[in-house]
Amino acid sequence: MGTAEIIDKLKQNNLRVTPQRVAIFEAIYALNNHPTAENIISQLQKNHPYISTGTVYKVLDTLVASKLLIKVKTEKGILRYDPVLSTHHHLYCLETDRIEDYEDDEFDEIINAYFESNKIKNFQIKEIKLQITGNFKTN
Amino acid sequence: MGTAEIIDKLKQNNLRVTPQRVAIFEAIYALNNHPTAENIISQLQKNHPYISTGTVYKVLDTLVASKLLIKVKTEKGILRYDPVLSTHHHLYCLETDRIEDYEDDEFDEIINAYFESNKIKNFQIKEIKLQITGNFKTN
DNA sequence: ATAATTGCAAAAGCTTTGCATGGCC
DNA sequence: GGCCATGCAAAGCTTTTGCAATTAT
Repeated sequence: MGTAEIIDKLKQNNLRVTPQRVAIFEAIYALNNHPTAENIISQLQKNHPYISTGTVYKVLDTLVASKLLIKVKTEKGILRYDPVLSTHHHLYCLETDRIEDYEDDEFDEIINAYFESNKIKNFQIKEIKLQITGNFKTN
Repeated sequence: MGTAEIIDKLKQNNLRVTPQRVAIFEAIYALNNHPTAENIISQLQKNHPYISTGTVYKVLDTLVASKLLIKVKTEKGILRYDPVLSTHHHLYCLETDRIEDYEDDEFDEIINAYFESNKIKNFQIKEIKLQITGNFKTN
């Protein structure tokens, strides 16, 4: 995702293009692994040391509201942000804070078919995500 | 879950039986719907107004560490606690804070069979949970 | 008896807010 | 020009921590 694409995305969503927004977006792509706000702020220190903490949170909220980012739930209660917008699942490491995306269209089809014929009583499903917990193999 | 059962559970896990621990356990069962620490503290006000906030958090940590409770992730970054220990999934309401348990053995078997024959590269699965987001039907 | 738990209050995160300043369209 | 976004610092909320006093075993 290059700068031009980021600018396009902002414009498409009727968001003003500011250097802060572009920089924050770039930082998230550079980090590439579900960064926390804290991670993003550290990353910004490198090239944009003057972006303030409050702005980072405000921009993240804006981007989430415009669905350019997704918030990822964590057990620790710290918010993390994910720029991958297509439906996908997450692999959570039991031992570290690592979180990876997991995409599997075949599996999604199985799930959808299952819930199509096994509707949940009193509940209208909008989206299904897996939290897959375990360990990354190091070899 | 009666008081006697709670006491048993604590003993079985080599935890000392204190009035605070029992009361907190009872509060969680009384609330019955993935309460936050805040919810638990309010509930305790009714019958045990002298249990301090710090103690509640410490007890919750202890119970989670002993696997008598499970932490539930939320998008808002607030921790919630669930006394249901069997493997189960969660239904998240898009519009309110409501979270319900969803158990489905048939579905669990399908998932397990799927990942048995479609192992994830470099990842050892320990547990799979669904986050099902949508709306509760009011009728 | 002794080791663990509680209570209290202070502090530590992380995140939000308000308002004046500055920048985008 | 007008409105929106930013910066800064202060405040908010939830959660954690330290230590002395108390309680369970």
